[in-house]
Amino acid sequence: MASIYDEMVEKTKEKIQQSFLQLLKEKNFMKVSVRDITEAAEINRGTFYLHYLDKYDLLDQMEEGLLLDLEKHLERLKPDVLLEEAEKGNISMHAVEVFRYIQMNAERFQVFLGENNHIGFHKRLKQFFVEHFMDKMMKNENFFKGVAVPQDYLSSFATSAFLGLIEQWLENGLAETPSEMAEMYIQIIFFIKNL
Amino acid sequence: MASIYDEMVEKTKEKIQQSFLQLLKEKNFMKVSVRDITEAAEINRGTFYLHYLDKYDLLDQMEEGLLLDLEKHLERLKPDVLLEEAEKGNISMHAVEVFRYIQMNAERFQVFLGENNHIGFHKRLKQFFVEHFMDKMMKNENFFKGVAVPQDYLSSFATSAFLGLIEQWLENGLAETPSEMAEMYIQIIFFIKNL
DNA sequence: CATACCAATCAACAGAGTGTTGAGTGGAAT
DNA sequence: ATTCCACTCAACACTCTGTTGATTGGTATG
Repeated sequence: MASIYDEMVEKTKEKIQQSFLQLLKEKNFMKVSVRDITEAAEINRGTFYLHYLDKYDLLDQMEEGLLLDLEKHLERLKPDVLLEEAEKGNISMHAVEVFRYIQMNAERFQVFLGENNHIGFHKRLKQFFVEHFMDKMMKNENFFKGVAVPQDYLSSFATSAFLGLIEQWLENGLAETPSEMAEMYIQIIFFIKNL
Repeated sequence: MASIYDEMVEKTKEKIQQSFLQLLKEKNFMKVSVRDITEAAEINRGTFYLHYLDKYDLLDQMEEGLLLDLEKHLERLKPDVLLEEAEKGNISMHAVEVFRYIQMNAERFQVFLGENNHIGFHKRLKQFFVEHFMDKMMKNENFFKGVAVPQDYLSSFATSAFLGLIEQWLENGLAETPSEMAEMYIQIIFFIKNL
């Protein structure tokens, strides 16, 4: 039941979010004022406060939305197969889907992970990977047998490395395809194997 | 020629920096005002502006100083041996020195890499590792022969992974010794080799 | 048709922080 | 004795914040 009021609210929120995103491309989150946002969105400043507590709340909701959509995207595309593969330790099929989603939402990822932003999203995304990939793999006893490294360090190492690949990809303006990125990921693992 | 005036300035700057560091433990960089800093440091607000342009400049100078000192620390302890090892691809001796320096300056690293801070220092530290380790290793043709992955991706992957280990260590309150951390680093590489 | 509803607008508010200024204090150097 | 220098202090105009109460103009309901 999307009433005309709901649509009105949605349209206003989208204007706010879009204007905010553009401003974050130009300058630091801390230097973007609510004034700036509402002027760019061509709405009254009071209207902003009808929808968000402050600009932190706005950023938080936008980051949260992006991660929730990523979760849905992954779930939609892996009823069983991908999950089983992941639990066996084959991460590449998941990886390609992550790269694909990031490509589809490159603008937001570039801004949220970029220099003008708060460190919050980096940590959030890392935590997302830990929960969605590492935790599942950790449960597979066979996969991690004989490793003398605590799980939290192993998780942090692996997810940071993966995130490092993503951040470089975004910095390079997504010059590679998602498949190429996943292939590169495998290649690096191979390289380390043959050290 | 450290005149009494230089000492006076140095003492004031230290009071400012120490107060700032304490405040960053409690709250977000964005929510720390110059007022807060000068009140905590028990100096006049005008005095702050005699030394820093604004709080961004203060943070910038503190981060820069930490990285410059890390550079000195590494150079002091490797006239030739470590450098050669690094060029051969043996990163562990460098690693233990990095962990040692971080342990000595844990408070600042925890704050600058923590949630309350800007993403700037994470990127700066990563860039530092790229310049000091990866770039040198990249010059060693033998080490990277037959790798089909672009250098920037390889650098980002490896330095992010290492930084991930550091960040987890800091989050765990530096429960391990620098040597244990370097050993863990080697163990992870071994683990990947045997995948 | 009347009227209740709702998102958005507008102007005004007190409070807080910003960066700058000019005058003044007190110890150190010459 | 006088100049130098870091710092203090009070005041300045300015911007941003979050909130309020009154108002506008479409939309839905009896």
